[in-house]
Amino acid sequence: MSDLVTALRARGMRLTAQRRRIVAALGRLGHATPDGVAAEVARDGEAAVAASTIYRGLEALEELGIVAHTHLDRRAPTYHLAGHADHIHLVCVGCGVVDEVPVASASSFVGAIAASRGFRADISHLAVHGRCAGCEGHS
Amino acid sequence: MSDLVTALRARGMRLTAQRRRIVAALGRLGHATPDGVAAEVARDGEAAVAASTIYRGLEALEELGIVAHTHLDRRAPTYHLAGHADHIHLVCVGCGVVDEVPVASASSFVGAIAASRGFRADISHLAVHGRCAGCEGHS
DNA sequence: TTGAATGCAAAAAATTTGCATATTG
DNA sequence: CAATATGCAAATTTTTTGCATTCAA
Repeated sequence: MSDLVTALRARGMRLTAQRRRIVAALGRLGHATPDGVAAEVARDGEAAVAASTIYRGLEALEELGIVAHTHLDRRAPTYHLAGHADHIHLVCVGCGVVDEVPVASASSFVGAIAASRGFRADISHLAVHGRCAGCEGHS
Repeated sequence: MSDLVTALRARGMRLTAQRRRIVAALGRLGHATPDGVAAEVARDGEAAVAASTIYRGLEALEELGIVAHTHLDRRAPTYHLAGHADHIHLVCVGCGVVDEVPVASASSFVGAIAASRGFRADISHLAVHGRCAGCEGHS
């Protein structure tokens, strides 16, 4: 039985076709806003899924640690599969480009706050803003 | 002449009473959503400021580097004075508590991505999610 | 069977936009 | 004066809610 099913059942939750499609859509997209997920889910052949179901589904899956979200820009939250979150996002405020670096880059930082505050950081969906090499150059 | 005026003028922008009040409100609040800023601005005696002015004002001030924003929760963005941003937020997904640690905690991380990608990270408004000591304990 | 989940449609929030008017520089 | 900002109100966009119905376990 899949991890997804196991995780859901452990909390008395159910694996519905819609939730499966949401997960599949995120797998295909990588990152997406709730709206984007809805659009992708609609493109998989079956009937469209109600917006409220998308929101509730993402929330449920996030609680289970199946998906996570981050804010790449000021507007909508961006969701992705937690398993796919093996990188940190570097968002350039100059040109909007989003680069990625391994989570290991921040291991010392994570270790420091764990030691000083007992805080266990989940940087699997961390977005760091700043300026990329290009934009920093012709600043 | 204040930095605020200088920064604004350098871009042909103007220092209006409303912008001054927005900055003052943020100074009093520390962190606040656009809505929160509007409420605080309204409490300072003068007439209320239109919501659109709050949004446009925050955007303008952010471009100038006077204020910055971060996302403490999934919903609204949280603004603060850039000068007040001398810390990183640790947001507990378990209980919602927001702790702060000095930006120096992440200096090696910042240095690493600067070296490897030439990316100059601005962690003055970084929010790291995870679980605080308390929530991690009785997990 | 039974409670969790969905669809739908309406309600709330949160932002944005157009434009005439007021203000700053 | 000229160009930038504001106020207002309407239009969008995004997210949430209530409830009858469906469906997974």
